[in-house]
Amino acid sequence: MRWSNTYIPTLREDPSDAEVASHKLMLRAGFIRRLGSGAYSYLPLGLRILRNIENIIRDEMNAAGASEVLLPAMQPAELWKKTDRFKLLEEILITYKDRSGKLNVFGPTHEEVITDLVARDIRSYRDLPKLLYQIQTKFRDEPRPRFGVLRSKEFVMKDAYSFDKDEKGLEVIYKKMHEAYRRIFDRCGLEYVSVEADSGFMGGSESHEFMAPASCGEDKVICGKDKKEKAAIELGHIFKLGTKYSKPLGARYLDEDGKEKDAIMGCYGIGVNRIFAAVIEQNNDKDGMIWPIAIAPYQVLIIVIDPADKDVVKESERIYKELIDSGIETILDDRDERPGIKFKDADLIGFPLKVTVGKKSLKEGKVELKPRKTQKTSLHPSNKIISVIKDHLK
RNA sequence: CGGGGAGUAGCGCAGUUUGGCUAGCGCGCUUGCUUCGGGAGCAAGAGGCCGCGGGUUCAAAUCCCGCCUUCCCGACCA
Repeated sequence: MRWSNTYIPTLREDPSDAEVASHKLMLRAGFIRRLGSGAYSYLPLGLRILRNIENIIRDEMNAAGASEVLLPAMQPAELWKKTDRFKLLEEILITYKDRSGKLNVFGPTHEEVITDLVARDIRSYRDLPKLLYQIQTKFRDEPRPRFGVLRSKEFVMKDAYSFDKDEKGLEVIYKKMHEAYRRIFDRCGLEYVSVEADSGFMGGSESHEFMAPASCGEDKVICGKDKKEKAAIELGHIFKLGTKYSKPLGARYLDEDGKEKDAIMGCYGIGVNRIFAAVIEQNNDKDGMIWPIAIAPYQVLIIVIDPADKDVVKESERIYKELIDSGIETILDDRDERPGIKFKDADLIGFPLKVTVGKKSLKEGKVELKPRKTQKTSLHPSNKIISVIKDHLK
């Protein structure tokens, strides 16, 4: 991608309505913009990061044997009355009446919908277990949205649901999900802990939360051997639900012994936008963000120091093309701006690798490489830079 | 929902206490010249229902009443 051709509105100063680091930086870097309280637009770079996180989640969920589905956000209120959660969640449900006067809710979570779906098609113990997931926008009328995308009214969640014939089967999947979650957070470069938690309005017997230590966290965890209390962001929560939803919604199957039984359920959620913000909270310095290679908006940034110099442009373009042809996600800063502005934006956004093509070093056949993490500059022969970059990205 | 801030140019802010404004400052933006390796310099410009509605007054960004929006703390929270 050429910088001049996309949309990256960076800000020099901290916006007045942002308080925590991740929120400020996401706004400054042109990743997001606020529409109303708790509602954010994702701009090109922000969306790329969000998609990268989603794809890691997809990858690990698929590997764990889950199948992706997509459920409606619009749901009949009737369904929620069947499980008694319409009353329970009344305060946070965003509802509307359709043209016929029927009350609907914008899904804050999907236990009702998925259970209703599965209940219609599952008949026998031979059909179980089933593990389904989706990545979808949820709606909750939060009493107090805050910290940018960390607590918003509209947010992206990966929610998975398992249906088993007994507790033993649930235990197997629950453990599998626990492991998948570890791999997901590891790949996103997060520091986190898994803790036993309260099930809240989800119900069920047992649950674990995955918490990322961060100063802006809304929750408290005790992690490490020092037993100190730390603020943390809740990234994910997995639950053993039992028959809380399968019973009222009729998700039953016929067992080997010919008896009709309720399916045993589990549900597994991840806040995708929260991973986004948590990574920033844990990876930033005075100059900006420091993106892990796996979810960076682009792995490599090429800075064209002097866009008026033919040799510099030619060499920048060559490197750009070769990197793209090698499958490396690259952005070329071809803007007609002063070097200082380009360097500041580069550090603010935090692309993992920065290649600088300038007149002076190019005369000696060299270009510069600077990893955002170490900020150590090294010079390399221009014709070797592709392989040097590949080594760094390994 | 309780408490506390804030709303003035695209962004960040001053001015409000004590009414006199023809509303400023920095950044950004436009044009020209000079610069050109870490947010350039000079010059000339463009850009405001001072959140909205009512009221007081000769006169309101400024005082009074009502409302809206938003941020923070708390309560709540997948």
